[in-house]
Amino acid sequence: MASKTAGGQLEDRWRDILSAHARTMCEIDRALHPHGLGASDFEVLDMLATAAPEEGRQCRVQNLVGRVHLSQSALSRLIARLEKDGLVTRSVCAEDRRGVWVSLTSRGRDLHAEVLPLQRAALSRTLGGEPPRPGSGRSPR
Amino acid sequence: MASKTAGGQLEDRWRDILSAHARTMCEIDRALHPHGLGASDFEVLDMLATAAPEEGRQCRVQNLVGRVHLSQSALSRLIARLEKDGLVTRSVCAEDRRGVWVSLTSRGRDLHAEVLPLQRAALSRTLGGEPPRPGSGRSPR
DNA sequence: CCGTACTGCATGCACGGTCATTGAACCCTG
DNA sequence: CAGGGTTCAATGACCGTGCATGCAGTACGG
Repeated sequence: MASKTAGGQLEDRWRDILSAHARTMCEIDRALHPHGLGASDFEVLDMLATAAPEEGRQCRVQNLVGRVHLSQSALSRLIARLEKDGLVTRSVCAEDRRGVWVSLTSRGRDLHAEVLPLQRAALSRTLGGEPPRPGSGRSPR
Repeated sequence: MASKTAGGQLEDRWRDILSAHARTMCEIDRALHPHGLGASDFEVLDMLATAAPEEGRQCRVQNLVGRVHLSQSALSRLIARLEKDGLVTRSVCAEDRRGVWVSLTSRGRDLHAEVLPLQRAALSRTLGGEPPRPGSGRSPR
């Protein structure tokens, strides 16, 4: 009955992704929540921290939308929250005044540096033990 | 320094999971939404359809909680929605009157059969091309 | 120069999710 | 059998997200 597995393999793969995603997401959230951040917040902070360090870590919102897994509206609100918490600043782009530059504050940079190892640790906790070979993945513990 | 890549590989893997999850989830939602279902709804419907066909496809809520990637409260509301739509029925468990049996109605079974191929199609659209070997996987398009 | 189409971000709204709490039923021990 | 501790499901309060829309700014065509 090898023919029947065609759809089943995809199902299995999807289940693996689903569970890995859920566990990791949850773990990151737990690790970062004490610092007032969620997984999405960190994702944006991380992009800002790693992008264009020579330009003052600035990034247009429009540039971020394509990179994070959020809708444009969600990103807008998220950035608003980060700004309210003093982690980023928004400033109008001079060349195209529709655009908005987002840049890390020093507090944002500090916080990112502070939680980066926590995120890494969460990742290795949930993904570290799993080999890239997903065949009927066994979860330890 | 091979040690530096240790964190980076996990990061990549996490990014892959994130994007596969987002794309697939979105695709499933799009495929199922015309039928009044979301991805989570289907997940529960599917569990009920495949579980214990001899017992009338019944399943305790408590049994489902561990299998789906939802909190207990979310599952409770989800089941309430499905019941309101006439896809499942809830009935108290006689042995343990705290428990609740959930079972598919015939309409629920029909709908599941109807959308199952759509979900499979969505899966193969977003996961089909990708090999199980994620080593610096290149995604077409 | 003005109007129209278009782009980039913000906002109103509805929905679905989690967390914390509640309430009923069960269990166990004195 | 009364009482405290535990488990199962439902509910309330709150939050984040997506979709559709609004509004300012830009580009283009007459």
